[in-house]
Amino acid sequence: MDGSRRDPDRPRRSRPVRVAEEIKQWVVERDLKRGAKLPSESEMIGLFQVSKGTVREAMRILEAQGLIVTRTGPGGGSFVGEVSAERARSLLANYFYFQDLSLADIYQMRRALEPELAASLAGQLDKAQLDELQALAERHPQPAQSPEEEKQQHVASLEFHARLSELADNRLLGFVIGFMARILTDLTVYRRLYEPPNVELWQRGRRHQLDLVAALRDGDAVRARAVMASHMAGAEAMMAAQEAQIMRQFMAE
Amino acid sequence: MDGSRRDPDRPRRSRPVRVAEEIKQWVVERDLKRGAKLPSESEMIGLFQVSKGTVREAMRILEAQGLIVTRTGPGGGSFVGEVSAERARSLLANYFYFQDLSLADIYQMRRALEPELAASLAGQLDKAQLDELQALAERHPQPAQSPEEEKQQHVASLEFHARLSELADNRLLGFVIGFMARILTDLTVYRRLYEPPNVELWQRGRRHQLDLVAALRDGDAVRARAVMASHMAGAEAMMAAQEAQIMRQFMAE
DNA sequence: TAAGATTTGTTCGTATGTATC
DNA sequence: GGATACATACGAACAAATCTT
Repeated sequence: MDGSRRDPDRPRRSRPVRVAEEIKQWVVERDLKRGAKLPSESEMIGLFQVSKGTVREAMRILEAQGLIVTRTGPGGGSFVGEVSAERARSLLANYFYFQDLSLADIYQMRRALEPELAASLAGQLDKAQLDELQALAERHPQPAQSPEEEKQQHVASLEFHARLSELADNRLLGFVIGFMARILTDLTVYRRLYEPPNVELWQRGRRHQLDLVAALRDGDAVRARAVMASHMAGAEAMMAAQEAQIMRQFMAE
Repeated sequence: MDGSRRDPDRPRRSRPVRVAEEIKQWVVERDLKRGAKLPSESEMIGLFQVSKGTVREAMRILEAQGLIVTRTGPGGGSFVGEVSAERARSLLANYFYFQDLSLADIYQMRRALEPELAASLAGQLDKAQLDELQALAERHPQPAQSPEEEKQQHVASLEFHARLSELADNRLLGFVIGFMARILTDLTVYRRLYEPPNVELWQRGRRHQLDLVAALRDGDAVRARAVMASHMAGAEAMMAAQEAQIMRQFMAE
Protein backbone atom coordinates (compact mmCIF):
# COMPACT_ATOMS: atom_id res chain seq x y z
CA MET A 1 0.00 0.00 0.00
CA ASP A 2 1.35 3.36 -0.93
CA GLY A 3 -0.61 6.11 0.76
CA SER A 4 1.51 8.82 -0.82
CA ARG A 5 0.25 8.23 -4.34
CA ARG A 6 -0.87 11.55 -5.73
CA ASP A 7 -4.12 12.35 -7.47
CA PRO A 8 -3.44 12.32 -11.21
CA ASP A 9 -6.19 14.92 -11.71
CA ARG A 10 -4.27 17.43 -9.66
CA PRO A 11 -0.89 17.54 -11.34
CA ARG A 12 2.17 17.53 -9.13
CA ARG A 13 3.05 21.10 -8.26
CA SER A 14 6.41 22.01 -9.64
CA ARG A 15 9.18 23.12 -7.35
CA PRO A 16 8.97 26.80 -8.34
CA VAL A 17 5.28 26.80 -7.49
CA ARG A 18 5.93 25.22 -4.12
CA VAL A 19 8.73 27.66 -3.39
CA ALA A 20 6.44 30.55 -4.35
CA GLU A 21 3.88 29.28 -1.87
CA GLU A 22 6.50 28.96 0.83
CA ILE A 23 7.70 32.50 0.24
CA LYS A 24 4.13 33.74 0.38
CA GLN A 25 3.64 32.02 3.68
CA TRP A 26 6.98 33.32 4.89
CA VAL A 27 5.72 36.85 4.20
CA VAL A 28 2.32 36.34 5.80
CA GLU A 29 3.78 34.77 8.92
CA ARG A 30 5.94 37.81 9.46
CA ASP A 31 3.09 40.12 8.53
CA LEU A 32 5.42 42.05 6.23
CA LYS A 33 3.97 45.27 4.89
CA ARG A 34 4.28 46.93 1.54
CA GLY A 35 7.89 47.78 0.79
CA ALA A 36 9.44 45.26 3.16
CA LYS A 37 12.49 43.55 1.72
CA LEU A 38 12.56 39.85 0.99
CA PRO A 39 15.73 37.77 1.19
CA SER A 40 18.00 38.11 -1.81
CA GLU A 41 18.17 35.51 -4.53
CA SER A 42 21.27 33.91 -3.08
CA GLU A 43 19.74 33.85 0.40
CA MET A 44 16.63 32.17 -1.00
CA ILE A 45 18.85 29.52 -2.55
CA GLY A 46 20.20 28.76 0.89
CA LEU A 47 16.84 29.10 2.63
CA PHE A 48 14.90 26.72 0.40
CA GLN A 49 17.78 24.60 -0.87
CA VAL A 50 16.97 25.08 -4.54
CA SER A 51 18.88 26.45 -7.47
CA LYS A 52 18.88 30.00 -8.71
CA GLY A 53 16.67 29.19 -11.68
CA THR A 54 14.00 27.73 -9.41
CA VAL A 55 14.07 30.76 -7.12
CA ARG A 56 13.73 33.04 -10.12
CA GLU A 57 10.73 31.15 -11.46
CA ALA A 58 9.13 31.38 -8.03
CA MET A 59 9.73 35.13 -7.97
CA ARG A 60 8.15 35.53 -11.40
CA ILE A 61 5.07 33.73 -10.10
CA LEU A 62 4.71 36.11 -7.18
CA GLU A 63 5.46 39.06 -9.41
CA ALA A 64 2.73 38.02 -11.86
CA GLN A 65 0.27 38.11 -9.00
CA GLY A 66 1.43 41.58 -8.07
CA LEU A 67 2.66 40.46 -4.66
CA ILE A 68 6.29 41.49 -5.10
CA VAL A 69 8.31 43.95 -7.12
CA THR A 70 11.95 43.54 -7.97
CA ARG A 71 14.74 46.02 -8.48
CA THR A 72 18.30 45.45 -9.67
CA GLY A 73 21.43 47.06 -8.35
CA PRO A 74 22.80 47.61 -4.88
CA GLY A 75 20.05 47.91 -2.29
CA GLY A 76 17.95 46.10 -4.87
CA GLY A 77 16.15 42.83 -4.46
CA SER A 78 12.52 41.83 -4.07
CA PHE A 79 10.02 43.76 -2.00
CA VAL A 80 6.48 43.20 -0.85
CA GLY A 81 4.35 45.16 -3.29
CA GLU A 82 0.73 46.02 -2.82
CA VAL A 83 -1.42 44.55 -5.58
CA SER A 84 -2.63 47.51 -7.62
CA ALA A 85 -6.26 47.92 -8.59
CA GLU A 86 -5.17 47.96 -12.20
CA ARG A 87 -3.44 44.61 -11.93
CA ALA A 88 -6.37 43.12 -10.06
CA ARG A 89 -8.67 44.28 -12.86
CA SER A 90 -6.38 42.70 -15.45
CA LEU A 91 -6.19 39.38 -13.65
CA LEU A 92 -9.96 39.32 -13.25
CA ALA A 93 -10.43 40.24 -16.90
CA ASN A 94 -8.45 37.12 -17.79
CA TYR A 95 -11.09 35.07 -16.02
CA PHE A 96 -13.98 36.71 -17.83
CA TYR A 97 -12.21 36.27 -21.14
CA PHE A 98 -13.59 32.75 -21.04
CA GLN A 99 -16.99 33.54 -19.56
CA ASP A 100 -19.20 35.00 -22.29
CA LEU A 101 -20.37 38.05 -20.42
CA SER A 102 -23.11 40.03 -22.10
CA LEU A 103 -23.80 43.73 -21.89
CA ALA A 104 -27.09 42.82 -20.25
CA ASP A 105 -25.14 41.09 -17.48
CA ILE A 106 -23.05 44.16 -16.85
CA TYR A 107 -26.03 46.46 -16.79
CA GLN A 108 -27.87 44.22 -14.39
CA MET A 109 -24.94 44.71 -12.03
CA ARG A 110 -24.66 48.42 -12.63
CA ARG A 111 -28.35 48.89 -11.98
CA ALA A 112 -27.92 47.24 -8.59
CA LEU A 113 -24.62 48.82 -7.59
CA GLU A 114 -24.21 52.30 -9.06
CA PRO A 115 -27.17 53.79 -7.18
CA GLU A 116 -25.79 52.27 -3.99
CA LEU A 117 -22.45 53.94 -4.63
CA ALA A 118 -24.08 57.25 -5.39
CA ALA A 119 -26.07 57.19 -2.17
CA SER A 120 -23.06 56.24 -0.07
CA LEU A 121 -21.05 59.14 -1.47
CA ALA A 122 -23.54 61.85 -0.63
CA GLY A 123 -22.03 64.31 1.80
CA GLN A 124 -18.76 62.39 1.90
CA LEU A 125 -16.80 64.33 -0.71
CA ASP A 126 -14.82 67.51 -0.29
CA LYS A 127 -15.03 70.48 -2.60
CA ALA A 128 -12.02 69.53 -4.70
CA GLN A 129 -13.45 66.09 -5.42
CA LEU A 130 -16.86 67.50 -6.25
CA ASP A 131 -15.32 70.08 -8.55
CA GLU A 132 -13.30 67.41 -10.30
CA LEU A 133 -16.42 65.32 -10.89
CA GLN A 134 -18.27 68.36 -12.16
CA ALA A 135 -15.43 69.12 -14.57
CA LEU A 136 -15.57 65.56 -15.88
CA ALA A 137 -19.33 65.84 -16.38
CA GLU A 138 -19.08 69.20 -18.08
CA ARG A 139 -16.73 68.06 -20.81
CA HIS A 140 -18.17 67.78 -24.29
CA PRO A 141 -21.11 70.12 -23.86
CA GLN A 142 -21.97 69.76 -27.53
CA PRO A 143 -23.55 66.65 -29.04
CA ALA A 144 -21.12 64.51 -30.98
CA GLN A 145 -20.62 65.39 -34.63
CA SER A 146 -19.09 62.10 -35.71
CA PRO A 147 -18.99 58.46 -34.64
CA GLU A 148 -15.42 59.02 -33.49
CA GLU A 149 -16.44 61.93 -31.31
CA GLU A 150 -19.36 59.92 -30.01
CA LYS A 151 -16.93 57.24 -28.95
CA GLN A 152 -14.75 59.77 -27.15
CA GLN A 153 -17.72 61.15 -25.30
CA HIS A 154 -18.80 57.74 -24.20
CA VAL A 155 -15.34 57.00 -22.87
CA ALA A 156 -15.43 60.30 -21.01
CA SER A 157 -18.74 59.36 -19.47
CA LEU A 158 -17.30 56.07 -18.28
CA GLU A 159 -14.37 57.98 -16.84
CA PHE A 160 -16.85 59.83 -14.67
CA HIS A 161 -18.09 56.53 -13.28
CA ALA A 162 -14.56 55.19 -12.87
CA ARG A 163 -13.56 58.25 -10.90
CA LEU A 164 -16.67 57.93 -8.77
CA SER A 165 -15.75 54.31 -8.02
CA GLU A 166 -12.31 55.34 -6.79
CA LEU A 167 -13.92 57.61 -4.24
CA ALA A 168 -15.95 54.81 -2.71
CA ASP A 169 -15.27 54.10 0.90
CA ASN A 170 -16.34 50.53 0.29
CA ARG A 171 -13.37 49.17 -1.65
CA LEU A 172 -15.22 46.10 -2.88
CA LEU A 173 -18.10 48.16 -4.21
CA GLY A 174 -15.63 50.57 -5.79
CA PHE A 175 -13.59 47.82 -7.36
CA VAL A 176 -16.50 46.05 -9.00
CA ILE A 177 -17.88 49.26 -10.44
CA GLY A 178 -14.43 50.31 -11.64
CA PHE A 179 -13.96 46.90 -13.21
CA MET A 180 -17.17 47.25 -15.17
CA ALA A 181 -16.27 50.76 -16.27
CA ARG A 182 -13.01 49.41 -17.59
CA ILE A 183 -14.62 46.57 -19.52
CA LEU A 184 -17.09 48.97 -21.10
CA THR A 185 -14.28 51.38 -21.93
CA ASP A 186 -12.25 48.67 -23.60
CA LEU A 187 -15.26 47.55 -25.57
CA THR A 188 -15.92 51.11 -26.64
CA VAL A 189 -12.34 51.73 -27.68
CA TYR A 190 -11.51 48.45 -29.35
CA ARG A 191 -14.86 47.54 -30.78
CA ARG A 192 -17.43 49.73 -32.34
CA LEU A 193 -19.93 50.03 -29.54
CA TYR A 194 -22.86 52.41 -29.60
CA GLU A 195 -22.68 52.74 -33.35
CA PRO A 196 -25.87 54.73 -33.77
CA PRO A 197 -25.35 58.01 -31.94
CA ASN A 198 -28.50 58.75 -30.02
CA VAL A 199 -28.38 62.44 -29.30
CA GLU A 200 -31.37 62.58 -27.03
CA LEU A 201 -30.26 59.78 -24.74
CA TRP A 202 -26.79 61.24 -24.66
CA GLN A 203 -28.07 64.60 -23.50
CA ARG A 204 -30.09 62.92 -20.78
CA GLY A 205 -26.99 61.08 -19.62
CA ARG A 206 -25.01 64.27 -19.35
CA ARG A 207 -27.85 65.94 -17.48
CA HIS A 208 -27.91 63.04 -15.05
CA GLN A 209 -24.25 63.33 -14.24
CA LEU A 210 -24.58 67.02 -13.43
CA ASP A 211 -27.69 66.37 -11.35
CA LEU A 212 -25.79 63.69 -9.49
CA VAL A 213 -22.92 65.99 -8.62
CA ALA A 214 -25.44 68.55 -7.35
CA ALA A 215 -27.12 65.95 -5.15
CA LEU A 216 -23.75 64.81 -3.80
CA ARG A 217 -22.90 68.41 -3.06
CA ASP A 218 -26.13 68.79 -1.11
CA GLY A 219 -25.43 65.58 0.76
CA ASP A 220 -28.77 64.27 -0.44
CA ALA A 221 -28.32 60.51 -0.53
CA VAL A 222 -31.89 59.78 -1.52
CA ARG A 223 -31.74 62.06 -4.52
CA ALA A 224 -28.26 60.83 -5.50
CA ARG A 225 -29.56 57.29 -5.53
CA ALA A 226 -32.62 58.23 -7.54
CA VAL A 227 -30.65 60.16 -10.12
CA MET A 228 -28.19 57.35 -10.61
CA ALA A 229 -30.97 54.77 -10.85
CA SER A 230 -32.60 56.84 -13.54
CA HIS A 231 -29.26 57.23 -15.30
CA MET A 232 -28.71 53.49 -15.30
CA ALA A 233 -32.19 52.85 -16.64
CA GLY A 234 -31.47 55.25 -19.48
CA ALA A 235 -28.11 53.74 -20.24
CA GLU A 236 -29.64 50.32 -20.25
CA ALA A 237 -32.26 51.41 -22.74
CA MET A 238 -29.36 52.64 -24.86
CA MET A 239 -27.96 49.14 -24.64
CA ALA A 240 -31.19 47.39 -25.40
CA ALA A 241 -30.82 48.40 -29.02
CA GLN A 242 -27.46 46.72 -29.17
CA GLU A 243 -27.08 43.05 -29.82
CA ALA A 244 -25.94 40.94 -26.93
CA GLN A 245 -22.25 41.46 -27.12
CA ILE A 246 -19.63 39.06 -25.96
CA MET A 247 -16.42 39.94 -24.22
CA ARG A 248 -13.69 38.07 -25.94
CA GLN A 249 -10.29 39.53 -25.46
CA PHE A 250 -7.32 39.36 -23.26
CA MET A 251 -7.04 42.77 -21.79
CA ALA A 252 -3.57 44.23 -21.76
CA GLU A 253 -1.93 45.23 -18.53
CA MET B 1 19.26 64.12 -26.73
CA ASP B 2 18.14 60.62 -26.06
CA GLY B 3 14.45 60.21 -26.71
CA SER B 4 14.50 56.57 -25.70
CA ARG B 5 15.20 57.24 -22.05
CA ARG B 6 12.75 55.27 -20.03
CA ASP B 7 10.58 56.48 -17.20
CA PRO B 8 12.31 55.50 -13.96
CA ASP B 9 8.93 55.26 -12.24
CA ARG B 10 7.90 52.44 -14.51
CA PRO B 11 10.67 49.91 -14.17
CA ARG B 12 11.99 48.26 -17.28
CA ARG B 13 10.02 45.11 -17.93
CA SER B 14 12.23 42.06 -17.68
CA ARG B 15 12.66 39.77 -20.62
CA PRO B 16 10.51 36.96 -19.17
CA VAL B 17 7.67 39.44 -18.68
CA ARG B 18 7.97 40.67 -22.23
CA VAL B 19 8.08 37.13 -23.57
CA ALA B 20 5.00 36.27 -21.50
CA GLU B 21 3.18 39.20 -23.06
CA GLU B 22 4.23 38.12 -26.52
CA ILE B 23 3.01 34.60 -25.94
CA LYS B 24 -0.27 35.95 -24.64
CA GLN B 25 -0.68 38.02 -27.76
CA TRP B 26 0.36 35.06 -29.88
CA VAL B 27 -2.51 33.10 -28.33
CA VAL B 28 -5.08 35.86 -28.67
CA GLU B 29 -4.20 36.55 -32.29
CA ARG B 30 -4.83 32.93 -33.15
CA ASP B 31 -7.95 32.86 -30.98
CA LEU B 32 -6.76 29.62 -29.39
CA LYS B 33 -9.31 27.93 -27.20
CA ARG B 34 -8.97 26.00 -24.00
CA GLY B 35 -6.77 22.96 -24.49
CA ALA B 36 -4.93 24.22 -27.55
CA LYS B 37 -1.24 23.38 -27.51
CA LEU B 38 1.43 26.04 -27.33
CA PRO B 39 4.87 25.64 -28.89
CA SER B 40 7.27 23.53 -26.86
CA GLU B 41 10.01 25.04 -24.75
CA SER B 42 12.62 24.42 -27.41
CA GLU B 43 10.40 25.94 -30.10
CA MET B 44 9.87 29.02 -27.93
CA ILE B 45 13.61 29.37 -27.57
CA GLY B 46 13.87 29.55 -31.33
CA LEU B 47 10.76 31.68 -31.75
CA PHE B 48 11.74 34.41 -29.32
CA GLN B 49 15.52 33.96 -29.41
CA VAL B 50 15.88 33.66 -25.66
CA SER B 51 17.32 31.06 -23.36
CA LYS B 52 15.48 28.17 -21.83
CA GLY B 53 15.46 29.79 -18.41
CA THR B 54 13.77 32.90 -19.77
CA VAL B 55 11.12 30.85 -21.54
CA ARG B 56 10.42 28.95 -18.36
CA GLU B 57 10.05 32.13 -16.33
CA ALA B 58 7.62 33.43 -18.91
CA MET B 59 5.62 30.23 -18.68
CA ARG B 60 5.45 30.46 -14.91
CA ILE B 61 4.04 33.97 -15.25
CA LEU B 62 1.27 32.76 -17.52
CA GLU B 63 0.70 29.75 -15.32
CA ALA B 64 0.36 31.93 -12.23
CA GLN B 65 -2.41 33.82 -13.98
CA GLY B 66 -4.14 30.57 -14.80
CA LEU B 67 -3.78 31.09 -18.52
CA ILE B 68 -1.80 27.95 -19.27
CA VAL B 69 -1.26 24.51 -17.81
CA THR B 70 1.80 22.38 -18.38
CA ARG B 71 2.36 18.67 -18.52
CA THR B 72 5.56 16.64 -18.81
CA GLY B 73 6.24 13.66 -20.97
CA PRO B 74 5.49 12.79 -24.59
CA GLY B 75 2.43 14.65 -25.85
CA GLY B 76 3.10 17.03 -23.00
CA GLY B 77 3.84 20.72 -23.17
CA SER B 78 1.89 23.84 -22.37
CA PHE B 79 -1.77 24.28 -23.16
CA VAL B 80 -4.26 27.11 -23.05
CA GLY B 81 -6.12 26.65 -19.79
CA GLU B 82 -9.31 28.36 -18.84
CA VAL B 83 -8.88 30.47 -15.71
CA SER B 84 -10.88 28.74 -13.01
CA ALA B 85 -13.28 30.63 -10.78
CA GLU B 86 -11.29 29.41 -7.80
CA ARG B 87 -8.07 30.87 -9.12
CA ALA B 88 -9.76 34.15 -10.02
CA ARG B 89 -11.08 34.36 -6.47
CA SER B 90 -7.60 33.74 -5.07
CA LEU B 91 -5.97 36.37 -7.24
CA LEU B 92 -8.65 38.88 -6.31
CA ALA B 93 -8.29 38.00 -2.63
CA ASN B 94 -4.62 38.98 -2.91
CA TYR B 95 -5.75 42.45 -3.90
CA PHE B 96 -8.15 42.81 -1.00
CA TYR B 97 -5.50 41.59 1.41
CA PHE B 98 -4.22 45.14 1.31
CA GLN B 99 -7.57 46.92 1.25
CA ASP B 100 -9.04 46.87 4.74
CA LEU B 101 -12.43 45.53 3.83
CA SER B 102 -14.96 45.55 6.63
CA LEU B 103 -17.87 43.20 7.17
CA ALA B 104 -20.13 46.21 6.71
CA ASP B 105 -18.67 46.65 3.21
CA ILE B 106 -19.42 43.08 2.29
CA TYR B 107 -22.93 43.23 3.62
CA GLN B 108 -23.63 46.42 1.75
CA MET B 109 -22.78 44.50 -1.42
CA ARG B 110 -24.73 41.43 -0.45
CA ARG B 111 -27.80 43.52 0.31
CA ALA B 112 -27.64 44.94 -3.19
CA LEU B 113 -26.75 41.76 -5.08
CA GLU B 114 -28.16 38.68 -3.41
CA PRO B 115 -31.82 39.67 -3.89
CA GLU B 116 -31.03 40.39 -7.53
CA LEU B 117 -29.57 36.91 -7.91
CA ALA B 118 -32.53 35.32 -6.18
CA ALA B 119 -34.97 37.07 -8.47
CA SER B 120 -33.07 36.16 -11.60
CA LEU B 121 -33.03 32.50 -10.64
CA ALA B 122 -36.78 32.13 -10.16
CA GLY B 123 -38.18 29.62 -12.62
CA GLN B 124 -34.75 29.00 -14.13
CA LEU B 125 -33.71 25.94 -12.17
CA ASP B 126 -34.52 22.31 -12.84
CA LYS B 127 -35.74 19.88 -10.24
CA ALA B 128 -32.32 18.41 -9.49
CA GLN B 129 -30.87 21.83 -8.77
CA LEU B 130 -33.80 22.82 -6.59
CA ASP B 131 -33.57 19.57 -4.68
CA GLU B 132 -29.87 20.08 -4.13
CA LEU B 133 -30.46 23.56 -2.74
CA GLN B 134 -33.20 22.27 -0.52
CA ALA B 135 -30.89 19.56 0.80
CA LEU B 136 -28.28 22.17 1.59
CA ALA B 137 -30.85 24.29 3.43
CA GLU B 138 -32.21 21.34 5.36
CA ARG B 139 -28.91 20.37 6.90
CA HIS B 140 -28.50 21.02 10.61
CA PRO B 141 -32.17 21.12 11.58
CA GLN B 142 -31.19 21.46 15.22
CA PRO B 143 -29.76 24.62 16.78
CA ALA B 144 -26.05 24.46 17.42
CA GLN B 145 -24.99 22.97 20.74
CA SER B 146 -21.45 24.36 20.75
CA PRO B 147 -19.45 27.20 19.24
CA GLU B 148 -17.76 24.67 16.99
CA GLU B 149 -21.08 23.41 15.71
CA GLU B 150 -22.26 26.97 15.30
CA LYS B 151 -19.28 27.60 13.10
CA GLN B 152 -20.02 24.54 10.98
CA GLN B 153 -23.59 25.64 10.51
CA HIS B 154 -22.54 29.06 9.42
CA VAL B 155 -20.18 27.61 6.85
CA ALA B 156 -22.99 25.40 5.61
CA SER B 157 -25.22 28.43 5.24
CA LEU B 158 -22.56 30.17 3.18
CA GLU B 159 -22.28 27.04 1.07
CA PHE B 160 -25.92 27.51 0.18
CA HIS B 161 -25.17 31.00 -1.10
CA ALA B 162 -22.04 29.84 -2.91
CA ARG B 163 -24.02 27.12 -4.68
CA LEU B 164 -26.68 29.64 -5.60
CA SER B 165 -24.03 31.90 -7.09
CA GLU B 166 -22.76 29.10 -9.33
CA LEU B 167 -26.20 28.75 -10.82
CA ALA B 168 -26.37 32.37 -11.89
CA ASP B 169 -26.72 32.97 -15.55
CA ASN B 170 -24.97 36.28 -15.09
CA ARG B 171 -21.38 35.17 -14.52
CA LEU B 172 -20.26 38.50 -13.14
CA LEU B 173 -23.06 38.59 -10.61
CA GLY B 174 -22.35 34.98 -9.71
CA PHE B 175 -18.65 35.55 -9.35
CA VAL B 176 -18.94 38.53 -7.04
CA ILE B 177 -21.42 36.76 -4.77
CA GLY B 178 -19.28 33.62 -4.76
CA PHE B 179 -16.24 35.70 -3.91
CA MET B 180 -17.96 37.22 -0.92
CA ALA B 181 -19.19 33.83 0.26
CA ARG B 182 -15.63 32.60 0.14
CA ILE B 183 -14.26 35.52 2.11
CA LEU B 184 -16.90 35.06 4.77
CA THR B 185 -16.23 31.33 4.88
CA ASP B 186 -12.52 31.88 5.36
CA LEU B 187 -13.17 34.39 8.08
CA THR B 188 -15.50 31.95 9.79
CA VAL B 189 -13.05 29.07 9.57
CA TYR B 190 -9.81 30.82 10.38
CA ARG B 191 -11.03 33.43 12.80
CA ARG B 192 -13.63 33.16 15.43
CA LEU B 193 -16.53 34.91 13.80
CA TYR B 194 -20.03 34.94 15.21
CA GLU B 195 -18.80 34.06 18.64
CA PRO B 196 -22.10 34.54 20.44
CA PRO B 197 -24.46 31.94 19.00
CA ASN B 198 -27.77 33.63 18.43
CA VAL B 199 -30.30 30.85 18.16
CA GLU B 200 -33.23 32.96 17.16
CA LEU B 201 -31.50 34.71 14.27
CA TRP B 202 -30.08 31.41 13.13
CA GLN B 203 -33.52 29.82 12.95
CA ARG B 204 -34.79 32.76 10.96
CA GLY B 205 -31.92 32.34 8.50
CA ARG B 206 -32.68 28.69 7.99
CA ARG B 207 -36.35 29.45 7.48
CA HIS B 208 -35.42 32.05 4.87
CA GLN B 209 -33.38 29.60 2.87
CA LEU B 210 -36.23 27.12 2.73
CA ASP B 211 -38.69 29.87 1.81
CA LEU B 212 -36.35 30.95 -0.94
CA VAL B 213 -36.15 27.49 -2.46
CA ALA B 214 -39.93 27.33 -2.41
CA ALA B 215 -40.20 30.67 -4.19
CA LEU B 216 -37.66 29.58 -6.78
CA ARG B 217 -39.65 26.39 -7.30
CA ASP B 218 -42.78 28.42 -7.89
CA GLY B 219 -40.92 30.67 -10.31
CA ASP B 220 -41.98 33.62 -8.17
CA ALA B 221 -39.23 36.20 -8.75
CA VAL B 222 -40.87 38.88 -6.64
CA ARG B 223 -41.16 36.64 -3.62
CA ALA B 224 -37.64 35.24 -4.11
CA ARG B 225 -36.27 38.76 -4.10
CA ALA B 226 -38.23 39.72 -1.02
CA VAL B 227 -37.20 36.64 0.92
CA MET B 228 -33.56 37.16 0.11
CA ALA B 229 -33.74 40.85 0.98
CA SER B 230 -35.22 39.95 4.34
CA HIS B 231 -32.56 37.29 4.82
CA MET B 232 -29.79 39.79 4.14
CA ALA B 233 -31.29 42.31 6.53
CA GLY B 234 -31.30 39.64 9.22
CA ALA B 235 -27.77 38.55 8.52
CA GLU B 236 -26.64 42.12 8.64
CA ALA B 237 -28.25 42.62 12.03
CA MET B 238 -26.28 39.57 13.13
CA MET B 239 -23.17 41.37 11.95
CA ALA B 240 -23.99 44.64 13.61
CA ALA B 241 -23.07 43.12 16.94
CA GLN B 242 -19.64 42.24 15.63
CA GLU B 243 -16.84 44.70 15.60
CA ALA B 244 -15.79 45.97 12.22
CA GLN B 245 -13.51 43.20 11.17
CA ILE B 246 -10.61 43.55 8.84
CA MET B 247 -9.59 41.08 6.20
CA ARG B 248 -5.93 40.54 6.63
CA GLN B 249 -4.69 37.31 5.20
CA PHE B 250 -3.35 35.85 2.07
CA MET B 251 -5.88 33.29 1.06
CA ALA B 252 -4.43 29.96 -0.01
CA GLU B 253 -5.11 28.59 -3.44
C1' DT C 1 7.39 -5.69 -17.24
C1' DA C 2 10.89 -3.18 -19.49
C1' DA C 3 13.15 -0.24 -22.65
C1' DG C 4 13.16 3.82 -25.32
C1' DA C 5 11.50 8.29 -26.78
C1' DT C 6 9.81 12.87 -25.71
C1' DT C 7 9.00 16.76 -23.16
C1' DT C 8 9.28 19.46 -19.06
C1' DG C 9 11.96 20.06 -14.56
C1' DT C 10 16.25 21.42 -12.13
C1' DT C 11 20.95 22.52 -11.41
C1' DC C 12 25.30 24.85 -12.09
C1' DG C 13 28.92 27.89 -13.97
C1' DT C 14 29.64 31.97 -16.18
C1' DA C 15 28.87 36.36 -18.06
C1' DT C 16 26.31 40.69 -18.42
C1' DG C 17 23.35 44.57 -16.94
C1' DT C 18 22.08 48.01 -13.60
C1' DA C 19 21.95 51.05 -9.81
C1' DT C 20 24.45 52.88 -5.67
C1' DC C 21 28.41 54.69 -3.40
C1' DG D 1 35.13 56.80 -12.98
C1' DG D 2 35.73 52.71 -10.41
C1' DA D 3 34.21 49.37 -6.97
C1' DT D 4 30.40 46.97 -5.20
C1' DA D 5 26.11 44.41 -4.82
C1' DC D 6 22.53 42.99 -6.67
C1' DA D 7 19.38 40.96 -10.41
C1' DT D 8 19.35 39.25 -15.31
C1' DA D 9 20.35 36.08 -18.89
C1' DC D 10 22.61 32.28 -21.26
C1' DG D 11 24.00 27.37 -22.25
C1' DA D 12 25.04 22.83 -21.25
C1' DA D 13 24.15 18.95 -18.65
C1' DC D 14 21.34 15.85 -16.13
C1' DA D 15 16.85 14.40 -13.67
C1' DA D 16 12.05 13.23 -13.65
C1' DA D 17 7.57 12.34 -15.63
C1' DT D 18 4.91 10.02 -18.96
C1' DC D 19 3.65 7.95 -23.24
C1' DT D 20 4.54 4.15 -26.66
C1' DT D 21 6.09 -0.22 -28.01
